[in-house]
Amino acid sequence: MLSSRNSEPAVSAVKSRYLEAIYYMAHEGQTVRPSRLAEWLQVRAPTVTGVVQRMRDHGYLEVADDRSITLTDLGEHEASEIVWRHRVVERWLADEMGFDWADSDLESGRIAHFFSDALVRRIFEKLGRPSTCPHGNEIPGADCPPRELVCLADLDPGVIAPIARISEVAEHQAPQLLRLLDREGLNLGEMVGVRRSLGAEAVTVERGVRQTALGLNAARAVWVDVSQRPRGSRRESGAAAETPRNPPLEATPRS
Amino acid sequence: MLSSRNSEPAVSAVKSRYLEAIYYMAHEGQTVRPSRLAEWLQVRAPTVTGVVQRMRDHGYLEVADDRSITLTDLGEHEASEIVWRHRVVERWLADEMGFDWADSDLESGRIAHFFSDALVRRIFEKLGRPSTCPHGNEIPGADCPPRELVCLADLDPGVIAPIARISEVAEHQAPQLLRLLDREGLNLGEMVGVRRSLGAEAVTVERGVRQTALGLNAARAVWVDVSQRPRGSRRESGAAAETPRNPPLEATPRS
DNA sequence: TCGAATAGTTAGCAGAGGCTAAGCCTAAGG
DNA sequence: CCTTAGGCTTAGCCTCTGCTAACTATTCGA
Repeated sequence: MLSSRNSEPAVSAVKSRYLEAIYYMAHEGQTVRPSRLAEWLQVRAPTVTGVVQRMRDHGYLEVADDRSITLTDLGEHEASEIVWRHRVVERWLADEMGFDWADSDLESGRIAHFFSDALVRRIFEKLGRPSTCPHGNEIPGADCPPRELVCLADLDPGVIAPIARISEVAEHQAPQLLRLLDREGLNLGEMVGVRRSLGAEAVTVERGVRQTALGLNAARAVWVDVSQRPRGSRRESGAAAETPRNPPLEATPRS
Repeated sequence: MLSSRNSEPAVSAVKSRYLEAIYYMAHEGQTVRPSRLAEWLQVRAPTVTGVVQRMRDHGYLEVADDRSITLTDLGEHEASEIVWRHRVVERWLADEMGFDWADSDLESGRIAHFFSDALVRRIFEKLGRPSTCPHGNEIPGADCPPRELVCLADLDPGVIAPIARISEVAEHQAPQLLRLLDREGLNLGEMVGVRRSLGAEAVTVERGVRQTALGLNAARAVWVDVSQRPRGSRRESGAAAETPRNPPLEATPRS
């Protein structure tokens, strides 16, 4: 898109989007495949093949024999820069410009890539060095207070803890999840617990007297911080902290 | 750059830059030629030929027999949208993010094209609907109080008036002009007058006791608002208001 | 075990936006 | 008058990012 005479960013806007998508998926423990990228980026499979080959040639990623894709150190570095931009700008849009979660994310995805480092840094400072994006995902390089995250699908019944994070992957693949959570008042910081029925494909989320049924995929996308649970709440599930093993989700919020 | 499947802006980022450049030049009374565009946009002549042909085919501009370029109604409309974005974002960068004139302009040129209408409108409102960009050029569509602009090259000696506008074209073609003005304290709002020596290629700008020599080209780029001159200051020059007849400038600020 | 669905790649094309080299005017100067 | 310089276009090439069509390979179910 940009000329070779103009100051060209190291990585094009399109490649940035690939790096970002790969980063999110990999950091949620998913195997990154061309088909997933095609779906995420809304392009056809051969387009992905082409871009991925070019990115491999340029040293941003590696393709294993089973076609799974991993970032190289260079790619990981570039990607975390991009994620940093995205989340800082997203935070600005949400906090200062009154955009809701979904719109902040979309808008930031379109514009953040083009912001200079200097501008992103100034926004970051102006916002008081926030540690997460509006839906609780950590901003790379920011000081984040320690958290102990457990997703609702793994949370022990009886434990009450504040909602601390909505998965970036879920947000992208199932934007209606955000609207559902919003409608049900399940915002960041809300204290919730879960109930489970035998063999059910869903969990019941309790917030005070209000109850909401969430499909398993949706329940895997919403994380609470059990280090913030009130005194007297029961111990958290054995499956602690930040190493998910999520299959892809098709977002079945009580459909 | 963007896929045909993704929501594509009507006009690409590159075409936006052409439209913007043409708009600025035309609105300052300059004849728009391929060579000027090539210089402005930092690309080679054949690239301009190609893009201009495509833009003509798409109805954004017309090329006369003498190769001069004019915007169609469609092109003018698109261009003023782009200029609106550019100037609002520029204002935001200067007022809220602490960027100086030159950096605001550069950064806005890179990023403003990608902002959604909704975002630009929110910034515009948040800034209190400013009527001009940081160096005094009007924001299209904003209510601008009436002004009576005369450039320093045409200003009658003895008349004192506040600096109200730095030409966009000058700013782009001679960024060192901005630094000079800044260094000499010749900011927007400063009350200045001029003196002229017989046959000189320069004018002397007086601000209180301080004097600065400006080349004619630079003096054509700085405009004062004679409707704001203090009582007792002499009448303004016969050559009033907003219809300049400037040759291109090579920025000779007392070199 | 066979056939179909799923996942990828290759081949080939298009359009945008860059570039150089070469040629064509026109205007100015020796 | 002829030459040269400047301004543009044409021709032809490149990369990037899309696409479809067609082919391959794998996996899954009947």
